[in-house]
Amino acid sequence: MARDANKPTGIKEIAKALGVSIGTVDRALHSRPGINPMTRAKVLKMAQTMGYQPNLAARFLKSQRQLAISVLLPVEIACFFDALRDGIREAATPFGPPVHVEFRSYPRLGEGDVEFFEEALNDGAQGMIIAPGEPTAMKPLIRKAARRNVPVVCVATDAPKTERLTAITACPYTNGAIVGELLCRTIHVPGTLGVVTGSLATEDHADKLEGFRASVQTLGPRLRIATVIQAHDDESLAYSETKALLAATPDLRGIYVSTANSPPVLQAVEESNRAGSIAVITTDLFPALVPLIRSGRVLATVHQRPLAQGRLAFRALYRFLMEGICPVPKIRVAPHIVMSSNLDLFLDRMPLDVEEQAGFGVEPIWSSIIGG
Amino acid sequence: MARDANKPTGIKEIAKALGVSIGTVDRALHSRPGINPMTRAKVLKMAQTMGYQPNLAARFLKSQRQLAISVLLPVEIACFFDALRDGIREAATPFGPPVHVEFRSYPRLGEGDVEFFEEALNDGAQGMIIAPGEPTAMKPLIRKAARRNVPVVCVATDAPKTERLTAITACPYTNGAIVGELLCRTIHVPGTLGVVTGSLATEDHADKLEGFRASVQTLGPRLRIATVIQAHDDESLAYSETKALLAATPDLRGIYVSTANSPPVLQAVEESNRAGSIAVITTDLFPALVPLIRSGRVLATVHQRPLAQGRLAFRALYRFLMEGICPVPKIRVAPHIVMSSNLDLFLDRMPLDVEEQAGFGVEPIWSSIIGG
DNA sequence: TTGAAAGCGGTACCAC
DNA sequence: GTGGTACCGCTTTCAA
Repeated sequence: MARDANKPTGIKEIAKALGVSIGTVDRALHSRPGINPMTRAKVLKMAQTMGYQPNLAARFLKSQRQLAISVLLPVEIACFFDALRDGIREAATPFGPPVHVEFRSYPRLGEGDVEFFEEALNDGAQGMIIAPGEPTAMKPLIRKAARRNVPVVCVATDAPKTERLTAITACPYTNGAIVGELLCRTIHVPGTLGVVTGSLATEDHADKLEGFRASVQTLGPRLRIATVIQAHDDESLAYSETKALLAATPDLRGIYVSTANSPPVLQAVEESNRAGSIAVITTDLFPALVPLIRSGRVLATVHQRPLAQGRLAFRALYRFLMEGICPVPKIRVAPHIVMSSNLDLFLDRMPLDVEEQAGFGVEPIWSSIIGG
Repeated sequence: MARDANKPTGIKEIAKALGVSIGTVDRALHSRPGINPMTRAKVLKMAQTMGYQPNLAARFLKSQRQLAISVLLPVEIACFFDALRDGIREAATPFGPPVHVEFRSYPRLGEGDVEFFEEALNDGAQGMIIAPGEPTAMKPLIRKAARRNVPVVCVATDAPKTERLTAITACPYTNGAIVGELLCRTIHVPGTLGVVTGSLATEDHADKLEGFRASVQTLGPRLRIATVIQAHDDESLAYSETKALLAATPDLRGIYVSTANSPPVLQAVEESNRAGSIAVITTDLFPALVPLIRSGRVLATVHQRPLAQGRLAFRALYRFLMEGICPVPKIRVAPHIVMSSNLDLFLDRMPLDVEEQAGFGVEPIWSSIIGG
């Protein structure tokens, strides 16, 4: 790794080669006003041929330009959004102080984000990362930011038809589709499938359902999708509706819970004493699910990889702001399928008291494979 | 984001607060020789209380210290190792020129890496990333590097009982275990499972088999594991042995190919006309597999996430060298399960001519679900 | 054992 | 329009 003898060309070398001053070179490179177009062209060409690459360290050092990035995320579903924040932090650390990330948190999706958005904008944020719980409410704000040239990146959920720079999501369609495929492969008897979601008005939830439908249609000719329960993140509603579904559907073979609101659903299934003949696939990974996955009560859960989403969100924003690189309009993260045999690999980042949660009982239900 | 009025404490602030010179502070912070232990302690405490964080930009700017990192990886199985290199590159870019990564490539795992290792070491590499195909051959070299204080990170495969800094792998045990779980969930009739691996002398391959065994034992009481074919990455051997396995095992229901050497196996299965009743799970993702996954001939493939492995390898090495942070002894990446419904999300990084590969025929075999 | 000062490669702001 | 130069925060060297 012989230390490069011919050190990389700097602004100074270009100046010397052209017999001009470094000030002039700087003006040319940054298309600053007050420079003769001829000189400018010459400098640019020379920079090109000499293979000039700016030294980022030096740039940051002098210009003190603190890239101010504001991150607006809810507290709610801490397991998910804490990891998201960690991902952003992790991606930002290498850049050190020149990049300043500020986190603002509001109670839950769609509650109070609007006020914070205004605040961040007025405080001089140069880029933002948000999770637009209610896209319609956010739309005018994103527009406002766009007019001020402040790029906005959406994570976890998108705000379609807005001027957001890009959106990072755990591809909801695929999310639903993979669940459909798993259920179809697992259930070998004719029967009915249930779906518990949040609200079909939310794009993410609707897409998941669509993916699920498509996949079941292709792969599970003997399975039909019954009710779609919209629980609006309400625990008791999810519980009572699942109870009703169980009562009304004797041939229920599988349930897909497409939000993190799965505990009440699992509670209802457990109480029905039909856990052994109903395959449940949930969404997200949090402590309460761990023992249920281990014991087989939950066949699998779809992990939406908040850490990766955070990392990607920051990267997209950074590269746009600093390098002028425009990201693709939608960045999709492949969700992880977590089952009992790979569960342990996902627990590192979880609270340590994970194992102490109640799991309805300890006997595993491995033996009762559906339709076996 | 009110621009911090009280700007972050620098070496200068500490010096002023203590009434010493910045030189002294520098000596203290870097435990350089020639400083009064008392002064040193005072400076350190002050730095602590003032929350000093070094400005990396400035540090690199002056010290011109090019962190020289050498990466030794094979060309073979380009899909995997190219992605691995990309992951390293990607993680290294943010740091710019001060970090110099040099790639050296040799034909295949275990062939020629030793020479390159010596070379890199003599060229002054300050850190290395390797894939030790033959750990025993590598062992003395890793020791030599360790004696020179050059940390070595293993990636893709480990060199156990050596002084390597850490190893990043797609947890082989889990790899096998998840395949076992998927097969047990999918196959609902009694029968036999086959395994095609490389060589059980390779730790990675042995671990995969162990995970697979454990999982089948727990979840598949009616399935037994028959032959374990060691194909040593030889295509024709894999083909002929699979042929023999098929002939000898009329109740064969599933095959687990734990290396990238799956095409000949799939060829043999296809020729037997039993594709519809045998579930095949493969390893890694490459163009030839794509149409086979789409059509259902391959139930799933285990993606070992080379990109993520590369990223993590670089991070571990960087943090050790620059921040003195010692990584955990083994870093495990959760492998991805790729099935037909999430396949598309993994194709971004693949060659574009992916779809043109032969797929034995076009008719999907969705309908023939095993044991349905 | 310590202090002082010269850069590293840019940027920003003078003066011409 | 252009050239000169004082910094940014840290490392390094030399002098005290």
